[in-house]
Amino acid sequence: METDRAEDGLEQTLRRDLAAGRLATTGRLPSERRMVEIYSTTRITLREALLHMEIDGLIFRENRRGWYATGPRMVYNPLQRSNFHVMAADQGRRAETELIEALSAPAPATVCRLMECPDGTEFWRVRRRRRIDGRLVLFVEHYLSKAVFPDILEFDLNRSLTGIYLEHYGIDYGSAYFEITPIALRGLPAAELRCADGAYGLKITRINHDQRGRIIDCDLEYWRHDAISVRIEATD
Amino acid sequence: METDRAEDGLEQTLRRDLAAGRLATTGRLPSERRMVEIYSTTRITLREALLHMEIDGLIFRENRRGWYATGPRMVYNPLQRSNFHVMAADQGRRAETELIEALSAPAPATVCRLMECPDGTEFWRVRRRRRIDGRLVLFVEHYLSKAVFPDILEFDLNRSLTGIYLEHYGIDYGSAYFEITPIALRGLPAAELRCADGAYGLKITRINHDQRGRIIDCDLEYWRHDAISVRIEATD
DNA sequence: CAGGTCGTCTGGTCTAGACCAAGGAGGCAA
DNA sequence: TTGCCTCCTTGGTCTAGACCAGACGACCTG
Repeated sequence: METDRAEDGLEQTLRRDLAAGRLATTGRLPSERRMVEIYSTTRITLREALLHMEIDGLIFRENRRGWYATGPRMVYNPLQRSNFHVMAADQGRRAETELIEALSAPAPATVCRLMECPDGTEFWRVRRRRRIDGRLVLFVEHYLSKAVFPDILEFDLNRSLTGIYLEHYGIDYGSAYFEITPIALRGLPAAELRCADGAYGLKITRINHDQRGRIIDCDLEYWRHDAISVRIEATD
Repeated sequence: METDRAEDGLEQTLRRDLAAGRLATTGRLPSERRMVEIYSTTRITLREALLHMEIDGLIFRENRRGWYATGPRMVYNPLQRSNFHVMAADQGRRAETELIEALSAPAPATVCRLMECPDGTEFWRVRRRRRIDGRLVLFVEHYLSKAVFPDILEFDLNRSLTGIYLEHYGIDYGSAYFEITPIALRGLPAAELRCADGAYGLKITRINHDQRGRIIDCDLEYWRHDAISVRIEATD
């Protein structure tokens, strides 16, 4: 694994070794201390190089668990009707959804404003996280209208919400409002995605309307920054 | 400026001091070495804290020039007809555009694929950078169809391209295709934006069609990650 | 067999320096 | 006035350690 070349720094060496498959065999990199030995460097220097590669989306870490090689980005088209699992399957990826909790709770003020309702209004709050090819990439907080979906907790919320909306309520998406912001992941989203507090992420806020223009739900999506590329086809 | 509290770390202290205006008076923070003195810490520790705050979008750096406090994010609606300056003005911000170069050049293969033309096709390549309230936030590379805009180099390219399209060619935007990807800024975009190589950024690729569906140009936009929030209103 | 304890693994934070390279201002010369 | 050169300042990279805290598996106990 010793591919050090005097001309360029540790980071370039690491990149080459990663690209050549010399660094990660199963997707997981050796521990930092092990890499320090391998490359005869210090942890500070090594971590700085790893951090740069993380920004580039080459590698990522799970909080206090280790470093891993990143797979290709998922192409995410938020305007597309089809659900997460179908979208992943179309790209030859395996998607998994895991329900964290589903209960009635007041929406935060920012959400209420977007959903045009009084502060403190109660919604069904559904929290889920999603994997692509086994990797945790997305934490979502859904706020569903209790009026539109009175008994939605009865259904299997590990499934696609879109599917449940359509099958059980005859509701399909109409127009939508999006907001895409690069942020630092903190608190619950960071914990659920198993990333360090303050890791780079992408927040996608989404307000969905049904065919009649009614606001039916709001999603707060927290993505690992290196997991997606957003594509939008806009006709006008 | 000594607001150190034993209970929590340097980073929290810095955040408090920044929020209270104790850290930056004119937008610029003291030099790293000065802050090391002020907070009785080491550069490694200080830089780690600053890097975290940078991810959060609280501060940013200009390569080898220093650290600065960030202004509010600009809301960017890529579907909106209006140009950059109007958009900024609507939000009470001052926008500036600076032409870097404008010449004929073959488009890179990735762009040719998106523009549905053979590899190596020549376009007008216009490079510009833009400031909001004086801060460099965007580097754009435009590839304009030479067939559609035969003599566009005659015009003042510090102005809005949209304006020139409309006034001189009677061309207005029709549908568009977007791609939004978090990336690391490197090479020319990084240099022009005066950020360190490998800084976190947002790349927005955009293919524009005119009202008749012709592909008229392609923009490669490189944004500083903390400068914008993308909003999209999608009716269907 | 379930639940808790504990050691050991991991990354996360920190000290205390060093040298390198680009930015920028000021002075000097053509 | 213009352009170059030098010097100081700035962030960028690096060495060599230390201790902290969460993750996790093994083991022990009830």
